[in-house]
Amino acid sequence: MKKKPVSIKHIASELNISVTTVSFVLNGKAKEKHISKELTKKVLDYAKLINYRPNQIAQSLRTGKSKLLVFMVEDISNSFFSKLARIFEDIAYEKGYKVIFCSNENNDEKSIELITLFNFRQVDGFIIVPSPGLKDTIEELVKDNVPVVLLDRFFEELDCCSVVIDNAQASFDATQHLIDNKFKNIGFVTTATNQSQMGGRLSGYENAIKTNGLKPHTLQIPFNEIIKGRGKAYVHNFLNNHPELDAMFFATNYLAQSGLEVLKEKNQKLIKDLGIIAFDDNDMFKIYDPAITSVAQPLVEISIKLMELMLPLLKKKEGSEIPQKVVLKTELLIRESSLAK
Amino acid sequence: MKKKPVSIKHIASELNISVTTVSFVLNGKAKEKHISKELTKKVLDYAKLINYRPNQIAQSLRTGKSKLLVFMVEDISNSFFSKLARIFEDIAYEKGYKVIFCSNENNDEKSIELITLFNFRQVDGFIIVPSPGLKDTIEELVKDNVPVVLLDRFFEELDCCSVVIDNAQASFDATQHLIDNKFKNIGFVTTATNQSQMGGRLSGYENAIKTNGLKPHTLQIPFNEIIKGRGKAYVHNFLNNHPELDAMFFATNYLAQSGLEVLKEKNQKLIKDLGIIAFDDNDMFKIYDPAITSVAQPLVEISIKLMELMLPLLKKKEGSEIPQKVVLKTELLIRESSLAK
DNA sequence: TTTTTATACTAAAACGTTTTAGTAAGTTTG
DNA sequence: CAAACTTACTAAAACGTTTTAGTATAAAAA
Repeated sequence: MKKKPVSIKHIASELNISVTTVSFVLNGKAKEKHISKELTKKVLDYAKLINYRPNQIAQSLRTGKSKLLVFMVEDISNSFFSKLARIFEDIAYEKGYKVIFCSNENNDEKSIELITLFNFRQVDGFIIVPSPGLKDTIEELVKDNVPVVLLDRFFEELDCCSVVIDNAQASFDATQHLIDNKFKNIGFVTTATNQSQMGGRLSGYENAIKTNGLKPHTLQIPFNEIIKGRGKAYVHNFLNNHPELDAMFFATNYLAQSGLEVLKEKNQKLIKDLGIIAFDDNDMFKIYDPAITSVAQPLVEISIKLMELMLPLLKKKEGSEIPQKVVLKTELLIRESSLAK
Repeated sequence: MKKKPVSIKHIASELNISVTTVSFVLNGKAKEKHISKELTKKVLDYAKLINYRPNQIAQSLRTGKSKLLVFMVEDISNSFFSKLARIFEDIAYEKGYKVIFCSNENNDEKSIELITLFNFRQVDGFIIVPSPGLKDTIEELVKDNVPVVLLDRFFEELDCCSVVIDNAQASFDATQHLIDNKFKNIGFVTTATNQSQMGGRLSGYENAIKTNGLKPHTLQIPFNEIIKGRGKAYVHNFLNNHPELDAMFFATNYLAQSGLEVLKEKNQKLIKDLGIIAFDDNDMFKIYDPAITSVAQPLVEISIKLMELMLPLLKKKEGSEIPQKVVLKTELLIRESSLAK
């Protein structure tokens, strides 16, 4: 059993020509560099014969491009993010990029640690779901001309490409839908509203409530309390203190999850009696009893847009076109849980 | 705004010493190579000052190690795999490895395409959930001394490290539990049983049924029918043709999902009246009504074992110790759906 | 004194590519 | 028939590391 020196050098020496020629041919620069048809064919055939694959690492070192993208989300095990990852994966591979996924836990230190781990040069670009305090870090990346596209949320005064949804509108529509179905006391469960997406969701809710002359009931659970698993207790208290509630609107999928858990523990009937809407769809929602109405994000569209914004960044030299901020529409998947009881 | 030549060469020229010395110091070989304390400190301090980070690509080219692992699963958006990925991610990063996740859709061509894409040399190792016909490809990898650990399933006559669960036992226990709860006609919904994990699950079920003198009711849905979204129709027919069924055992999480969907569509009451168990837990199961009993895989243990098997493979030269095949225990999470009605 | 050994450091090759700046012919052009 | 192009190819540098095989001096051993 021999070693496998399937390198350009090997091809060159085997065919008694120079490394340069082989490289030119393999990179499709044959005619541009005036390599004869015959020699070109010879090289191509031999390369195929020995099943030559360029060493990406050497290519990267020389060209400075790794063909690697980082896809940094809050938590890859969260179904919203993993569904997104699955779709983005295909799109990226199609364009010749491999993807490293990682989870920042919505934590600034973790985010920074990961970003520096990838070391500016060793990956070609970043898709980032930024944690709350990541603005300066992102700004620096952008300044250093590192391709970055933000996802799910962005920073108001930061010039950086981003793909988000119209959270305010989505939230408004969902709330209005509940109101249209005769719910009058709609509880809104959310967390840290200093992040753009959560801010939007809250204001959409408040807006709808106000427009309809109703009274808002908002529960805001600090993010680190959720991390510590104390989210359920907050929801529990909220329900106890607001017996007048006839509907619940959960601002994220994990809040919906713990919310439903509390409802079930408290009283199985609650889930059927209350109007319920969750932000972000979940495969299980449609087979729940009652099926849970949700605000679904356009996962495919999001992924496509991400790549659409990323590609020009990967290509460009130093140019500084204006960063694009894309805002997509959501879809309200109306199911049993939000219909008038 | 200047360029950033933060390379070893830069440090060397700045301190008027050789590149070699800097490299030795930075690699912790200072005393071994007799570099004086003072110089060592000087280098370390300066490296810290300019925030030097080695160029991993150059390191990889020289050492042949990329510090990249591939984690190839059936579908990263499947919650079982994404949860696993989330845990494995942390373990790998701790050991200095980055992880590229990818989905092979349980498809042989896709698997092979991905494996060759990663190009044998450019990643250090593979964690693979192998598609049915991947045996020869894996065998070749192993022969070529590429570190591979199989996950979730393995091939009978192939010498390759693997981490799986005791599917037969898990399935037996779950079935027995249903029987203990007075269910007599237990339907078993599964798919392609030519894969080790599915084979185990089927035999565990059959074994328990036989041991208790009952009659088996098995529905095996071809995998590509599921892909095409026709799984539900199969379940539907199965239920129609077997009105005697008083319990259902779904062999994977996606089968459980479509199964529950069918039950809900057919008759909401069915879900409450039938005994139900699903293989693989899902966050939503405990908040379902009734809460769904499931067979939970030990995700953390699996991830730890994966890395435990992978590390020695990454270290070793040519040595061929006997590959380890780890089999882990599952846990039956008993919830409402499987209790005697 | 000469030889060995330890200490402190370095030159240069190597990893596998890409690319710049060539050379050496043959062919046109003025 | 010399100058200018075109064609067909190549030598060598470069990317940023690691590592082998040194050198030069000082200290210890023979």
